Amino acid sequence: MSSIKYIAERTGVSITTVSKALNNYPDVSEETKRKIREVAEECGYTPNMAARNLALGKSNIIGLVLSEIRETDSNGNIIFRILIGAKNYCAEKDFELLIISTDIKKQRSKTLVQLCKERQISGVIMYGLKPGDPYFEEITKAELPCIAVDIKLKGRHLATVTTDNVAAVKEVIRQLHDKGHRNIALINGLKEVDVSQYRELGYRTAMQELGIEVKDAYIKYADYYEELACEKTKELLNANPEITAIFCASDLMALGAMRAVQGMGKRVPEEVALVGFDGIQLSDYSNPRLTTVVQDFKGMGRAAAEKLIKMLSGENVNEVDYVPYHFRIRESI
Amino acid sequence: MSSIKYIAERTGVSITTVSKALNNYPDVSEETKRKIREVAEECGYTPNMAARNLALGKSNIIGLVLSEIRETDSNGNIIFRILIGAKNYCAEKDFELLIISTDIKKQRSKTLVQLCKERQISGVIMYGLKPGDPYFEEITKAELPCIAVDIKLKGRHLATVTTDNVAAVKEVIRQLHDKGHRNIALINGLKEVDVSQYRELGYRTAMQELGIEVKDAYIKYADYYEELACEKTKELLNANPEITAIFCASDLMALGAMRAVQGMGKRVPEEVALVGFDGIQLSDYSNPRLTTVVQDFKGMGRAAAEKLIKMLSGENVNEVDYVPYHFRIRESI
DNA sequence: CTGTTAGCGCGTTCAC
DNA sequence: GTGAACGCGCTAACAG
Repeated sequence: MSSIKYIAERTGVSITTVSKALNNYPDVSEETKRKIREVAEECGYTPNMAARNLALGKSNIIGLVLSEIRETDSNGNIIFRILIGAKNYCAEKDFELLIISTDIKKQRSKTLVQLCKERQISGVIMYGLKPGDPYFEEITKAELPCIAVDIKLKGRHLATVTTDNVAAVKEVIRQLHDKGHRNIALINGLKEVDVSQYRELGYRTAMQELGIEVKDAYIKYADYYEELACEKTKELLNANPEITAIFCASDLMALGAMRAVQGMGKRVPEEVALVGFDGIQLSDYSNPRLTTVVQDFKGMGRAAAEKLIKMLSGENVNEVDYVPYHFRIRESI
Repeated sequence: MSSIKYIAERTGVSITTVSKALNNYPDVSEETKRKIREVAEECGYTPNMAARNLALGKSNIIGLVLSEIRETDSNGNIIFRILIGAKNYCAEKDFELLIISTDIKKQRSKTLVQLCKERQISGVIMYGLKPGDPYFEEITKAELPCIAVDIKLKGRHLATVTTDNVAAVKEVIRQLHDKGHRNIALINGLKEVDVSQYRELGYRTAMQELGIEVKDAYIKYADYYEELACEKTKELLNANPEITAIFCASDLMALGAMRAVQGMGKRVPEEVALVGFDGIQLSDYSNPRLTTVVQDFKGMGRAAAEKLIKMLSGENVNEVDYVPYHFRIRESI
């Protein structure tokens, strides 16, 4: 009801002038600007985004594309932090953040690009999608600006925000080496996931640099499942009792490993040292508390939003940006 | 670019007819409908929501109003589940869910109603706001349709979705009584919060019904903080060593209490039994695992969205709806 | 059954 | 400095 038209009438000027004044154009006298703003204030005027977006042909909306969310998962915690980071930055820049979850129903009927066009979404942040997911494949071919979190993408309209996984894992392995460990195993996540590959690379590189032979028998994949990590750890320790330290590519897997180790009657860290990755809340509550690489998920969300908004405004952005991590050493090593 | 206008030209009919066909109006011949849909498909046509909303003067957008979010908090987990529940329902009904967080900066400059008008938001779900928060006060006076989660509000455009806290706590106390406990203490959350009051009411009612005198010394407030709960528990047990069971109004406080009990060299549950509330992930990982009232946060989010959308479409809705909880009994009692 | 006209609220030429 | 006129994409009332 309280549109610029209404304000125009009430002020006795034209709609155009009101629009210009409210957008602080230089070609309106200070006097009329003052008057118009005053009246706008009085009326509790609020611009209508839909109309503005329509007129401008664009909008300040970006999307956060998530794969199907298992809300019970501790994964949710990570997603939430990314969400909050991105959301906060958007709020500062007067952007809107819309969650786009690959709902099964919608996936069949609408492509990501369609979804975005409908809602005037000019770019997206992507997290948790894997090669093979329809939206993932689409984004590499489409022209939709996209910042991926933890996935390396190449293309003019694509960029990445991530943790320097290789450096982080190298630091972990070096630390374990410093503590005297030589037989260090790796429980990795899903092989196909980008970050898993980088974490394994960090493991292999560090071992080589330290002059330790990498044994394939020391590497297991538990696909980021706690239960699976528990089983794999038992296999690992039964087959290779000389192992004194295990690096797990996620905290949840490390907790599974801890359960296995303790279940076998061995002590952490005296007999087997454990290190996780992520820095989720649970890592604070295990006994002993978990040594882990703390990722700054909120920072990654923020960085992703920042990067996307820059990209949308035509600025050049780096192909990859690393968000600082923090190696938190505690009682599990 | 591919608007209904374009489709109209390419099909040789008028814009109106295209609009009607695409919206499946009855007064367009099947033949032309078919033709138009075909062309629309070809062009990869996608309706422009902004334009539609503008023309319709309304929109299918609802907001999720949250108080300032401490992303480190396990509170985040709860919020996230509510969010997912609401989001999923919205997706089914072709509604959009927008997060509105009471950012400090925005709070001074814009009222909630303004924020909503700007974005064409027709109603909101509210969680985590307390009496005294500006947005909270505003909602009770404004006319914005609002479903509050865990807060009882009265008004034509207001309704509530919550857990039946009184019933749940009564069940807890009765269970403890069945196990032989008579000296049962309560560590409650922030006194001002609605749910705290209901949980205390449940406690008091159950005790009375069981013929046990309620001692004020047995009731402490730890404001939902883990650390504070730890301290209060120590005070409680030192002053009243006869206490054999403590019900905490949140899992996080129960974990604090557990730390206190175990830190005092007492065993859970043999010497002190503990029960929490919420059913957060951490409750699965404590040792012993926590007995708790599992709230269905996702269900509450979903119920809130459903209720709001019904309200918006003019249906009558109950003043309060209870979402079923589940009393999960484990080793801590 | 189909098309014409008008309008949603706002931004932007281009005259005055 | 100011305003009239037009268009963004779509829907609704009315006329044919």
